[in-house]
Amino acid sequence: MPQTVHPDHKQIVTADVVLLTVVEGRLAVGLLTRENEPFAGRGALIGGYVHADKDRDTDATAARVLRDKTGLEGFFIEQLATFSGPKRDPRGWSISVAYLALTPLQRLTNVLGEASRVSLVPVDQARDLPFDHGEILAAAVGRLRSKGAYSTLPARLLPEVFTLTELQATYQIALGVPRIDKSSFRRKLNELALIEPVEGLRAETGGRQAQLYRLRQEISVFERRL
Amino acid sequence: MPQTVHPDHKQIVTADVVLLTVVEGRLAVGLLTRENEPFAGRGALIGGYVHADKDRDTDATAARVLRDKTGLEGFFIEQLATFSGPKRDPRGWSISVAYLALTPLQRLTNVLGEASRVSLVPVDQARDLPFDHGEILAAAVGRLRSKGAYSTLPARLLPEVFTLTELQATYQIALGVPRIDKSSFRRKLNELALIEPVEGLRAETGGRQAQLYRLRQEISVFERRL
DNA sequence: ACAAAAGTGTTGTGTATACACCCATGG
DNA sequence: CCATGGGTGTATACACAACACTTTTGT
Repeated sequence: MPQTVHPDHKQIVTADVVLLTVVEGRLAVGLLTRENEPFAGRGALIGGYVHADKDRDTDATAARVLRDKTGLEGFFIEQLATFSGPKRDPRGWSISVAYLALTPLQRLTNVLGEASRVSLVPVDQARDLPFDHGEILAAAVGRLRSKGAYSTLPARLLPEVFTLTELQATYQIALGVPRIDKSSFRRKLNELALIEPVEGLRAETGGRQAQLYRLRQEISVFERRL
Repeated sequence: MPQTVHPDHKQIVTADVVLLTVVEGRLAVGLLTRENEPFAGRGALIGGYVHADKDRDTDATAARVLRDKTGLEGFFIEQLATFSGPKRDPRGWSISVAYLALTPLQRLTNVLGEASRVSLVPVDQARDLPFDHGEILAAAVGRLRSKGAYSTLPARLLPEVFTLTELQATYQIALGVPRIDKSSFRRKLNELALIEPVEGLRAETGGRQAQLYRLRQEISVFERRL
């Protein structure tokens, strides 16, 4: 905490959100085409200045920025890390609090038309991002991979109600593993009481209809890995 | 990232370090007696303003602040989280990047005299800290507890060379568990190749002399828990 | 009846915990 | 030779991954 007089440098303080979802079986990141310099016309993470007068804290900044740019609210979002330095922004020394947000693709369908500035790019194709956004994206994917193994984070990539096969597929995509054993996966979900069945079945294509489930808690972290 | 014009609010940007060590078998935090208002005379986390002209990034701020206030360098340090809001500092809206630092007590002995402003307080007695430092301290202890279970973080509370009994005791303190099984603990250290013996033995009190060891890597993170 | 997808059971392999025991050293 | 702490072995229970098998639905 400050011991000396407040220095009169004007600092650039921003929040940047890595919005992740699943598109055609692959993890994808929401990018916003920049209107202003620097890097006008390029796709960048969804971010904006912290407004000390409006924002309760940087968490509120992140939520506000997401709302302003997508028109949607209620995303799952958590703080990731803070990035800073003189070179990450060509305008000078800057500091950015980065956030990880997850959403089902279904929520975004209205936002993705031709007119929209939001685009979804598979994370392994999102190279050469402006600023240090490549580094921030890598941190976000790393967080999802590591924390996803012992939490219900990946379920936030699905709608509230889902089948167990969908959930397993989502875990495989989020964690980047080729195959999770069906039987083990289900047994652990039950033992840890992570899910509960809801009324209704669903058949994706021909075949037996699947039971629908939802999470019992918004988010759970546990000891064992899935 | 910024889409609009840079707002002309002047933001208070600081770094705060939670310096942890072990004193008489308990986890303790290094506090600095504040010289200036607000909260002059009270013990607070070790922190200071980010200097955009001097600091490469906030990591450098944290390292510089630790060096300035303790006279020592080379601490283990990692970013924890960022805290912000209008009320955490009575002077107005502020943002602070918090860091976790670990050190063996031995390194601090010269810094702890009567003349020094640094004091070590057991973490469970450090109540009513100024600003939101209580919350930051809790986050730091939480990080040590959770990450310590599957990494060599707690070893940073010991000097470079240590006995296995010392290491086990340190893990127990850092993780807040009453008893780790001696045999299991040692077997895992070996299987994961985390440690290597160095020349020399040590006898703490009467009894057999203990082999000395050091870490094979600066810091390791692994799958299994200890 | 067959294909496709949902859902369950079983078995071997490995990892963890508890506990018992042996070893070296100082008084 | 006994107390103290260092160091090792083993048995039991538990968790995990692999795989085989049964059930339900659409065509």
